[in-house]
Amino acid sequence: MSKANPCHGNCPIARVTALLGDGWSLMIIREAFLGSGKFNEFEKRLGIARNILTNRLRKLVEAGLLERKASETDRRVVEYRLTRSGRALSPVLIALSQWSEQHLSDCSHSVRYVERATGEEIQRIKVLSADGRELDAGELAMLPGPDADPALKARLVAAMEQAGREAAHAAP
Amino acid sequence: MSKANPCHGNCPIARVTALLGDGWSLMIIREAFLGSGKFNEFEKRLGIARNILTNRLRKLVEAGLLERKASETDRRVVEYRLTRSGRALSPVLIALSQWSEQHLSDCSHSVRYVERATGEEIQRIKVLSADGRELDAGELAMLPGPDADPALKARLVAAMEQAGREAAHAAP
DNA sequence: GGGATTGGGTTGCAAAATGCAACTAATCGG
DNA sequence: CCGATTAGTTGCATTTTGCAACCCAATCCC
Repeated sequence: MSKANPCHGNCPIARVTALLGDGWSLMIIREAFLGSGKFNEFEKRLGIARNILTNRLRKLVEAGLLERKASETDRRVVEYRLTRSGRALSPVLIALSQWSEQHLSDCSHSVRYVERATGEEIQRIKVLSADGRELDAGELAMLPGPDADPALKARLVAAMEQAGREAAHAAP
Repeated sequence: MSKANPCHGNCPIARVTALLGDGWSLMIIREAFLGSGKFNEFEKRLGIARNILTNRLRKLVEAGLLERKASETDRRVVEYRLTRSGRALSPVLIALSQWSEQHLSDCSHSVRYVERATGEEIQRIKVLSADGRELDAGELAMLPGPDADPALKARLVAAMEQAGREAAHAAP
């Protein structure tokens, strides 16, 4: 896990990296999407060490991605369920998955994401402009929002200026 | 980093987690999107230890996300540039960022993603059905694709059956 | 030309995270 | 009541991270 650094105060990428940036958290979320809920299910299906699993589940519950509920029929078992917030990660998971299939070896065509009701494959995840055109990485810019902290704002402004300078250099 | 586990053979989420599932890789990619290219830039802007940075850059170059090129004007400096494959992570980065802003405290409205040409804010990243409806997590299913390895296929089929059973239980 | 500086590393060592196996404490089923 | 099951916890070995010092080639400065 990375140290807390000055300039990453409220950068959303830094925040999500601090939460999910390890070898297991995303796998746990994936398992939860696939229907796992019990401690044992996560353990066996992922092959994760029990102490690490305990640690991650606690972290995910604290962050509000999972909720922990003792089963009513058997008070030994505990159910971890995705919250609304956890379910909202589906675009992230699918985008990651689609990227892997296209850009890593040996995992293309290994999963299909379909709409449950129709069985039809979903669309590829895209970045869309306000009026619906698909945008490429080069057509995008990150700007500080109204609540960016000073360090983040400085970083993003510097990036803008650098991009401006490079554009001017390419076509003076 | 997680151990290689039997049942995660060619699961794309497992593969991308093995590559980017640590506290720095995504931050490095983000910095690259913001225009960093030199070793020093990554080091200073992220506050990452040099040996770790060396290690990650090498990994990302090997995976084909970055390319390493000695500068022509100064042969001391090295430029790490996003490849097409690395740039293709933009939907992932933006989806993560948007999720953070909506679901983690203290980072809403900290960044705005805009189309460079128009300055207009882009759309929220969505999961879309074949005919363009926005789909919620609950409306999705993961099925094994034609090249799923046996373990992955087994896992996904089991998840399907579990989902089927639960649906039958809810409305018998 | 030559000494200082810069850029991109490597190395050694301390601290933290991870993995494994054995151990608990509740609860259940018979 | 007894053995099995569930969700943890604990202790210890291994691996990964972080920090600081060192290295060496290329460049700067005069």
